[in-house]
Amino acid sequence: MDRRLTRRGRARRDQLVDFAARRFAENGYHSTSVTDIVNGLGVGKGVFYWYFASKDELFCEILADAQRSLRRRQQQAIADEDDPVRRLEQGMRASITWLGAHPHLFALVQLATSEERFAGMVRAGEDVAVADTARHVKEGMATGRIPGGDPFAVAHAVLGVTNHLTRALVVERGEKPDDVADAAVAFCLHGILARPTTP
Amino acid sequence: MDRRLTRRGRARRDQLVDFAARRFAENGYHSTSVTDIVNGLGVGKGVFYWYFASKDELFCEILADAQRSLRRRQQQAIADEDDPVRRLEQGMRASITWLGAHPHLFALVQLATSEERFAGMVRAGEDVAVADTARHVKEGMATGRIPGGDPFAVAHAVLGVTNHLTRALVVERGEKPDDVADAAVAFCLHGILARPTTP
Amino acid sequence: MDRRLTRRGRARRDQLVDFAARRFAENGYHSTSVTDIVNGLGVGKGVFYWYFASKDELFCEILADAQRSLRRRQQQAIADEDDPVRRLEQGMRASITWLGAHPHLFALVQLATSEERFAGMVRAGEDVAVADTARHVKEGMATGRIPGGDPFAVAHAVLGVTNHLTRALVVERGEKPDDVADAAVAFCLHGILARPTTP
Amino acid sequence: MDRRLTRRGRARRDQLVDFAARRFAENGYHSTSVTDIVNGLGVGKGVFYWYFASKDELFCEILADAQRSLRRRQQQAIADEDDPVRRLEQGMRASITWLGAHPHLFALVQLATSEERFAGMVRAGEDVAVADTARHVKEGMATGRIPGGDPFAVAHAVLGVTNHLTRALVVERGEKPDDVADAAVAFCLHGILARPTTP
DNA sequence: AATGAATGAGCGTTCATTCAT
DNA sequence: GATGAATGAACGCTCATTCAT
Repeated sequence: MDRRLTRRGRARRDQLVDFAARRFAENGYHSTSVTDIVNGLGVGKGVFYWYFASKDELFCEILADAQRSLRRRQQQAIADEDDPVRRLEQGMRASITWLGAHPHLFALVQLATSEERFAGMVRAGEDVAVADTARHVKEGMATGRIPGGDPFAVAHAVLGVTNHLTRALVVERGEKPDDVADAAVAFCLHGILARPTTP
Repeated sequence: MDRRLTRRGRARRDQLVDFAARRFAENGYHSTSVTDIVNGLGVGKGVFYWYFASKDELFCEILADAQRSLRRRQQQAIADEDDPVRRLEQGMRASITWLGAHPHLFALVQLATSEERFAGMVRAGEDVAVADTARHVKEGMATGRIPGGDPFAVAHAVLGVTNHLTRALVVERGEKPDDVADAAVAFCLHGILARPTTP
Repeated sequence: MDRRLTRRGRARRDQLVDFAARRFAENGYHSTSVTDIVNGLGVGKGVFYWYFASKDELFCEILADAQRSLRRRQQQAIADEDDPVRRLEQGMRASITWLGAHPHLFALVQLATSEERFAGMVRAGEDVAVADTARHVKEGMATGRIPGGDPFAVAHAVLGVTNHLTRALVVERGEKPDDVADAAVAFCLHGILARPTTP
Repeated sequence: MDRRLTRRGRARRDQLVDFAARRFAENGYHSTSVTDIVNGLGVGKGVFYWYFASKDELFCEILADAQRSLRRRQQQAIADEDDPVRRLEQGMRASITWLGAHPHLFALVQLATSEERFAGMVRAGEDVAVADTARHVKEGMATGRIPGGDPFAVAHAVLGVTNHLTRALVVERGEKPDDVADAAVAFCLHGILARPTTP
């Protein structure tokens, strides 16, 4: 569905994308009908299909946009950083901040995970995130900062902490992203246990 | 929908629960119709509504069963353990093992998370799990084994690691639960960084 | 869509087939909606899809039934006949009578011809009719009653005359099938021209 | 929808007519959307409705053009012919040649036959063709070349043979129009049976 | 306890047509 | 003359639920 759009057309399309993204995040994919979307915007049903080939396609586009946008933010955050552990940390902070700022897109990804149709996209996006993270872990291992082990397992663990804390504390309990990021980073770097005090 | 059931009735009911749980996990809630379920078992539609008031109710029951079952397993695993850090560890191991052994129930929980109707139940179950975990963390803090901080944040982080590693490594990549549990425990206890070697 | 049907179910199904066949014949395939059909019978929409997998499938079934029924009639009509020319004639008479008695099924075939989806079925049915007819022609040629030539072309010509006269004279102008059959047979056997009178 | 058209306008209009005629013939009336037509030509939707009041109107125009064109061809073919039987023959040959040369317009007529909206036009055109043919038959009867009978029935039979053989042999099996015309003429003039040889 | 049959609101999608620019 | 945008009724089809037997 590639169409030469006028300015007005582009505006309408963006309107649809934004509105639909919010509805999907709030009500889920199935419970958000195309009728809901167009009624919500006060336009005819044909408008939807003028801009999108299907409800599926729209959802995929929103999802892909969100994934792209988050990754771009992460990469900006670590661009000037040499130290792999600092890159890991900055990546986590960037993720938590972005996800906290776009809770509905975060919700969308959760949603997509459990919808066979979209699970592939999510998995692919996650693979990219894991690869990004694992790269830093490997570098840290190379310099001895991080002890040996499976860098992918570690990367997954970091992702698990980041996502879970963001959802539970930032999105659901409204805590401040920076504080949550501090906790997440501390947990990932040192774990639970007290460091044995060097005498 | 509480019915005095004959032995045969109970068997039928269990059959429905098991079959539906698998279908839900494989195809999702919406893509599994009541028709699918009864056809899959070769029975008439009336059977379904004889035992369950609605599709919703059945799903809730499956979900509640799964949550109960997992929690029971966790509590068995830590029953004989005094040390809070060991209890934390044993709880994680029990979870990973159980989730790895019942991947379809794990999938069901993911599913429920993103379905407004069931999200409440999932959240409630998660709250219980967090409280369970946080109790050990608090004890660890009391004894000084774990440095101060927000025990709930720590508990959420532990949950995030446990769930994410189980899904990514055990369910999706078929790694052995015990190995994954080792990695998860190590990550949670010590984090990423090498311990400064005491001279 | 094969279902174990009760007596009531079979009755309902037949009702749908009959009603739909008439509607299709009168209004065409596209102009007859599933809604029209179920409303016409005063039943809910689900009833239609309980008995048929799709509108397409129903149409195909009606078409196939009609083709089968006509052919059966033709074969009964020639069963006791040895002379190939008489078989040709009886076949034509049987067709004209049957088509005149079931004008709506005749219309359905015309309809299907120009609907890409069904054209294949019609063509296949026609091929059978041509083969049936050509067999008699070939026998007639073997015995010298019919001069040499392409038996298939002749068979097609016979079909063309039969169908066209039935539609134009019997269906559209209400002439008696027997009279039309006489004219059709005469035309096919002797053509237009007067036989040169043997002195 | 009568518009004073510039030269460019006339060209555009013809382009639409030609393109639409082919699409209709290939895909059918319903399966050819106005959108298909304008997209196929790379123009906007407005263009269509600038030249035609509706999709219906365009189809009717194409149909009328085809009917006119075929009839003109037939009349040219018999203009110089006095003998009614020869006129009959030449008319058939002209029809078969023209229909073979414009198979898509032939298809269009078949199409229109089974679409209530257009059936009237087709019937009217057929009535003209029958009248044309019947006139020759009547003259043949007057001169005794053709034995008495219903000239309309004969005319319909001739039409049936012509159309059916053209479709089955020329259009569908690619045989040469001249050969098919020979077969059609022979069949119509002499029928199937061998002439009794005059001793 | 269980069946086959029925309901009907709702879904995603299409498309002839109109309109503002 | 021509465009892209918009309309909205209608379509084929699904499905949770109910009902008569």
